[in-house]
Order: sequence, then structure tokens, then C-alpha cells
Amino acid sequence: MRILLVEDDPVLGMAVRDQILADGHSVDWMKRLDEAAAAIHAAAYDLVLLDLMLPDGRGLDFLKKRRAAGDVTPVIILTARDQISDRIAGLNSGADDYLVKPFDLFELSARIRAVGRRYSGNPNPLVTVGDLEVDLAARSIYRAGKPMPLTAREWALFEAFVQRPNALLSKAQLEERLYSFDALIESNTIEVYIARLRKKLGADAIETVRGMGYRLGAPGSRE
Amino acid sequence: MRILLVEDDPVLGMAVRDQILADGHSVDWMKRLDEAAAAIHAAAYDLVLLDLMLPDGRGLDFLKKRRAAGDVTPVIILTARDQISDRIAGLNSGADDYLVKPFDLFELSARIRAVGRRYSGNPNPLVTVGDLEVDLAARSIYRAGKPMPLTAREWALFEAFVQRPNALLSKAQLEERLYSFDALIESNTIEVYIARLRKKLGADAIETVRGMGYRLGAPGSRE
DNA sequence: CCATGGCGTTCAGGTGAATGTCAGGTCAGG
DNA sequence: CCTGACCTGACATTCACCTGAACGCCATGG
Repeated sequence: MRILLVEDDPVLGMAVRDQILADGHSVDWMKRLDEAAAAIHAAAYDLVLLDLMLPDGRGLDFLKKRRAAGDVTPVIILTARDQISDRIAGLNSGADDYLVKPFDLFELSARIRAVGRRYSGNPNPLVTVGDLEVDLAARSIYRAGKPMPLTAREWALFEAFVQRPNALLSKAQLEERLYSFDALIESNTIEVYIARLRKKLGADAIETVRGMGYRLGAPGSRE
Repeated sequence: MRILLVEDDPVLGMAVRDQILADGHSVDWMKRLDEAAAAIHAAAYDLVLLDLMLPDGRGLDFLKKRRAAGDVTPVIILTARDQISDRIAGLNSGADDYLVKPFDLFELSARIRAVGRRYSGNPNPLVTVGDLEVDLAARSIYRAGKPMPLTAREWALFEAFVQRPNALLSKAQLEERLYSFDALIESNTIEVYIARLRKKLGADAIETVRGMGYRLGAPGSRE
């Protein structure tokens, strides 16, 4: 697993890095947010460990921005003791987990494994939807073995349908999924992305249920 | 979101239950592991809140067993303060998250949202009406596995009957349900939609009680 | 520094399915 | 047979949705 560590404290950073390496993962250690941003663009990480208190800006804004840009890389927040409000804000900004300093290094390992299990993990990495093969962990779609590139937003939307193959999802639900609670969208963005997905994946990839929402196109009957 | 709470402490359990309800989720509260196991078999949950210290056995074994059986329902562990080793063991046993007692109720909400964002869970529970299978969450109806598409209004009407299977609903009640108070309807709209439902679901899907209203029939029994 | 291109978002115009209304027919009960 | 309640096919209108195009932001590369 490729892990990006963003932490300015040299002592803690080294300890964390060594622990990660000992667990058999690879790690890039950045001490500033701009370095981290550059690293993220340069390489794809499976996990980001993000300190919220950094010298050159608030880690929370960084996280929000990444999520707004459609980045869905798992993020574990490292935060100081007893800053519950920060931790809640972190989770609401799109973090997947947090650790309170000072934390047990073995606990860190367990957390990393837990996050890793969610994504690259459990049963069947390949899901078949109609004539498409969907790799949820790698966030990619194949048709007849050929990759069908999606943008971040398109993927976020499509993922919602794949995760609940039979569900009918209202526009409100989809908006809530693509955008955080506070940021309310006031247009037909969802419609536009539905259209773009159909253009890429086929007109019947997503079915409109007028007045109620959308649903995955018939991938096969229930049960 | 359907949540299963497994917690033997009555005070904490009630507080958690109320918070979950306030967040708009539905919750089943079990005090013992055998009850919880039975509940899991009976219904599909989107999330399990699991206390590790229960009178009738170790919650950790319960969790391991569920995971070994292929159950991938997200689990958040509730554990006592300073039992770091337990928490690690929990994450390694397949838990997705944990909360340390005593925890902030708002933090609980944030955690639930975070988990809910990741997975959106399991197939929805089905209600059987005559020869129809009704998925209330997905707003869809199946007959012999085949979906029977309804329009928004048709669904709203049918839902009223399914939610109260034995009730006799007057036209006034149905109008009040389909339309907001101010918007007064001055025609036989309800009759028309009853007819449309019968055409789609079968003539005896809804039974007329002359002068009083309508009630759910046994759709399909006489096709 | 500006040019470029990809991506996310917004807007306006057009379309058709869904809706509500009506008129005439049918049925049950007195 | 009469009356009121209910059924049903047809139809105009509406409104939810689709879609092409344009705008702005940001990152990248001269």
C-alpha cells in the first residue's frame, strides 16, 4: 500500500514512518501542505495520513479542497488530544478516520489495515454491471477489457449506483453524496452528470424514474 | 439508515437510540448477543453498533463469526476507555470503527454519517403483498422477480396501503396524503389513480368499500 | 507571465411522460 | 326504476427532465 504521510513534527513523523515501513507499506513523508499537494498530483496514493495542525495552513481546508476536486483517496486525520470539534469537522469534511495524539503505533497499524480492507479488501474486487466490469478499489471501469476513464465526479456518481444496484436514488440523495452537507447545490448538476455518464457508458446505464430519481439500468433481475 | 444497536446498559442505550432517531435513522436495540444474532438474520441492517462488554459472551467473537460468515455490514465498536488492546483487536477482527465510552453523542452522529457515506449497504427488506414483492426503500415493486414500474403518484398512493395493510382509507385521507393541505383537489383524482393501479397490479389489488373508501386486496389472486 | 485544456457548474430552450380534469358509462342498493 | 357512488377512456397542460453550449476555475506548460 502506498501511503502519504503529512506531518511536520520530526519525531512523530519518523516514528510513524518506521511503523508503516515495518508493516510492509511504502511511505512518502511530506512536512508541508504544498509539498503534499505536489506529491498527490505526482503519484496515486492508497491512503493519506494528515496532520491537522501544520505550519503553512489548515489541513482541514486542504482536505475539503481535495474532496471538492473529487479526490476520494482515504484519509486518516491525526489530531491533538481532546479536540472533538476538530475531529467531527474532519469526518464531515470527508475524512475516513482519525487518530488522537499521542497514539499507539500498533493502533495506527490496525487503523491502516481497517481502511485498506475497505477499499482493496474483502470479497470480490470486480463487480459486473451489464456489459461493464467495475473495479471499486481501483475506481476504474472496463468494457470488454478496455478501460473507460471517468472523471472524479462522474465516478462518485456512478459508484453510488453500483454500491446499491437495486436502489432508487433521488436527486437529493445524490447531491448529498457528491457534496458535503453545508454546500448546497442549486442547479441541475446531477442531471448533467447523469447525461455524461450515459454518453460514456451507454444510454441505458442509468434509468430515469420520473419524479422519484434514478436507478442502475437493469443488470439482471433481483435475487 | 437501518441501525442495530447492541448494548446492555439501559442509560447509554437509550441515549444512543434517541440520538440515532434524532438523526433520522431507524434503530433496533438489542441487549444480548443472541438477540442481536436473531435480529441480523431477520433483517438487513446498514450498520451495527456493538458493545464489546456484554453479559452473555464476548462481542469480539460475535464480530469475528459474522465476518467469517461473509457478512460485510459495517460495524462500529463501543468500548470502555483505555482498552486500547481491545480496540486494536476489534479493528483486526473486522470492525470499521470504534468509539470510546463515554463518547460525545454528536461525535456518534458524525461517525455514523462517515460510515454511511462509505457503504450504503445491503439489499433492502422486502414486503410481500399478495404475489407482489414491495421494496419500500427502493420504491419499486416486483412480480415474480420482474419490476413493475409505477409513477410517482401511483407509488405514493400504493405506499399508503402497504404501510397500513389492513386499514380502510377514505378518499379524503388519501387526498390529504398525496397533496399538501393548501392544494385542494376538486375532482375524482383518487378514483382515477385507483383505476391506474388496478390496471398495473391486477384488478383485485385494491378493494372498494362503497361509501367508505378503499383497502388493500390480494393482488394477483385472481388473474 | 499568458495560453491552453480539462473539469465542474450553470443556464436556457426544447420535449415528452405524467398529471389532473371531464364526460359518459356502469353498478349497487333502496 | 332511480339515485348516488364509482369506473374508465380520452385529452390538454404542465413540469420534470434532457441537452448543447458557455462560463469560470485551476493546474500545467510553455
